[in-house]
Amino acid sequence: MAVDEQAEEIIGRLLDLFHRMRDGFEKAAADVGLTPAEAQALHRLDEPSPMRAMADALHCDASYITVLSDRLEALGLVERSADPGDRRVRQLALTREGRRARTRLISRIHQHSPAPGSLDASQRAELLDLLEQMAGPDGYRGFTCGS
Amino acid sequence: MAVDEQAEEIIGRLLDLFHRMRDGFEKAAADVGLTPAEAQALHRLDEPSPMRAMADALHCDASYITVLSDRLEALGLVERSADPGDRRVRQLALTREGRRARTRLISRIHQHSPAPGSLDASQRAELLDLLEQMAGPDGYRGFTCGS
DNA sequence: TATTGTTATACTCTATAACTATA
DNA sequence: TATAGTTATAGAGTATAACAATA
Repeated sequence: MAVDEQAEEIIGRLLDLFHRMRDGFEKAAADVGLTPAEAQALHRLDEPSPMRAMADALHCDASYITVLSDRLEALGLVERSADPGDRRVRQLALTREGRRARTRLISRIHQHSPAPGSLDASQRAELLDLLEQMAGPDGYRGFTCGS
Repeated sequence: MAVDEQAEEIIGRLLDLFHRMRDGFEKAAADVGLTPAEAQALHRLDEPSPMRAMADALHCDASYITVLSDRLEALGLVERSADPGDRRVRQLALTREGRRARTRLISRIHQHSPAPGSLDASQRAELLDLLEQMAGPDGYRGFTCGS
């Protein structure tokens, strides 16, 4: 196989895998009654976070975080609270219900994710090495808007 | 690292990689003056194809193929023609201009894709093996709508 | 003056439903 | 009756611009 062909094949395989991971994520979100974007925000809320930080983490505009927060708040999964240090800032945090939903979401993500399922332990380690080399050591930034 | 942690890390790395691949694909599309969805359709049109087949390939509804085809036709990149064997079918094909655009698009995709750039030949082969095992031998189905 | 968050608005992506023409 | 394609419409995702409160 020529080098270019091989690169094309790798890109194609990754896109295919991506497609299936996204399907899995959408299924996981639907299992918990959320849209993918809502589920991404929920997934990120392991600990409380200012809305601004959420926008940076999800690589999207602050106004969209307002939209998502409104919806998650209406569902009783998150709540906004004032930041004592800076009265402009609003902290987003999970409610008890939100924590339960997040736990279920994560288990569904793992359940639906096709990613490492068919690899044994040493293959997983090998894959992780390769991915780290492709990404650089600081590559993983978590879920992002629109993926 | 625990097995679950490792799986989580792999999923995270893949998501990060996909995020950057999507950015690269969007850049490539923009370089050619297309939206990502239009670029995906163009990419698939290596040879003429009924609109129905395009919808199947891109995993989207037939009506969306009509929308995309309208736009690509307005740009002078594709044309519809009757299928002699079945008068319900319309064949989509690239115009000369469309072929030029597609060639440019593909070179931009390679240029912007972060995927295999930092790996040497044997690492690429290794990666390809792992991806094939994850996907099964028939995994690669090409680009898809919305990724 | 710069920053956080909100509101209103608008654009893109994409699907569903109803339809026409053909098989 | 089933299939290919079109049209109209609507919902989800997301950004931009204008704004209020605070720093």
